[in-house]
Amino acid sequence: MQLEKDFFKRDVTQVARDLLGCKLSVSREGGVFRSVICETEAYDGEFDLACHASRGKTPRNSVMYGEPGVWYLYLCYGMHWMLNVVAGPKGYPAAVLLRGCEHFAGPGRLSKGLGLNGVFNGLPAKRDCGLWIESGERQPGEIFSGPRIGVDYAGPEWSAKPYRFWFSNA
DNA sequence: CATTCGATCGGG
DNA sequence: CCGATCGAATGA
Repeated sequence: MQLEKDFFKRDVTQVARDLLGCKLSVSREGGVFRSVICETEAYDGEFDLACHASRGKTPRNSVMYGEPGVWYLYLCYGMHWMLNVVAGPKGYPAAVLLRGCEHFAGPGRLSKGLGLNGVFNGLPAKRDCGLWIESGERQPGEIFSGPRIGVDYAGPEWSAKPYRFWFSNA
């Protein structure tokens, strides 16, 4: 089952949590490649100093202000594409970073492995666009949370927030 | 216009 | 620990 807009139109930390166990799906050469999402991070609004929207709306982060369920990709460190999905109601800038899937460890490896780049930025996470997310099963009691990675610049309060979620399948 | 600095990764 | 690598953001 493809996840619909209402799934993403909720509190971003809840969305980040519920994405664990879901399947990131890419259509390629007539077939579909699926990978279970096992690590995510939430970026929650303009007051979140780790969020790109913390300094207001800019050309880069504008898709975060739009409809939920839309891909937000940007280039980081000049070489890695970060794959995010917009969450929360329209007008509220929030997104979930997909940090890891069963086949790929790390957000940069994930995008590279799937051949993703900026052309997906702003496209809806729908099957028609070739990149979407399907619901999946999850084992109860296997979810963990902790601080986000690489956001020390956000200051002690916001870098310490337990906005990173992962689960153990093994 | 110049400079800084990343939501990273791999190599030494 | 450090370098790669480049566009966005900031400040002069």
